[in-house]
Amino acid sequence: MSTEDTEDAIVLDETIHQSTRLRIMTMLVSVPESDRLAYGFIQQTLGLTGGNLTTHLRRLEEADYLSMTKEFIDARPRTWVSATPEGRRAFADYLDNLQRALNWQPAG
Amino acid sequence: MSTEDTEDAIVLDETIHQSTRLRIMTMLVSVPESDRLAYGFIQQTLGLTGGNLTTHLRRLEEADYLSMTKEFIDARPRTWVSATPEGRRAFADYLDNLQRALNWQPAG
DNA sequence: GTACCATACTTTGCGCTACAAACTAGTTTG
DNA sequence: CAAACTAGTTTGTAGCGCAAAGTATGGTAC
Repeated sequence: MSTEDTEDAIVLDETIHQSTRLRIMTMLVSVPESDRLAYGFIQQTLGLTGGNLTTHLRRLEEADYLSMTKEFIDARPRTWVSATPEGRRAFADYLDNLQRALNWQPAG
Repeated sequence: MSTEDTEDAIVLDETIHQSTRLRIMTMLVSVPESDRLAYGFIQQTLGLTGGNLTTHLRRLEEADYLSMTKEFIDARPRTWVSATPEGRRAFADYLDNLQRALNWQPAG
């Protein structure tokens, strides 16, 4: 009945919020914009199966939150991953919204 | 190869992490242990359909993170919801783990 | 030189989840 | 008594997340 009932309901970006992708993005934004991480390093650090990691990377790539570069090193494929500027922005926004969501108070 | 490669991989409690349930739990822990919130109030505040809310409440109840009390007020059903001590503890643990997850650093 | 294991991924199949639509049950209004 | 409202629950389905299986190439044993 009040005019200001829901104060612009906080929405969390589900592309980032999913726990594995949240951990991937956290890793990626923690290295400088010029830098990047290896597929295998992410997999080991987070303890993921390859299939699972590939799926999440694809989701994040489709959202333009990261970019992948494929090289051959010693005739072995090597996939490099890095957060895009959009990804970094989205991640920062996500953290803001998360903080706001967690600071919810009965009477504001 | 190192003996301390993954420092006890941070795991987020998925029962709480799901965004709608996270918002429900946030609301519930923000009121004193003796207090409780009405089903309808939660629904309106979070802008959820009834079916969606019922499902999430059931999940949280099954985990013993909240308890529900059903009364009749003016011959109308009324469902009251409150976080259990276990729910409050789990929520605090979740926040700890979330913080740790978000503080991930390349070389720790 | 070919069988076998390792690396570095991608594709596939399945079980579970989250959501809204549809439904139930009682109440008020005309 | 029929239509509309309140306060929820049940049901059906699309989409997601996961691991197992598959692809491709290289190294090693015999």
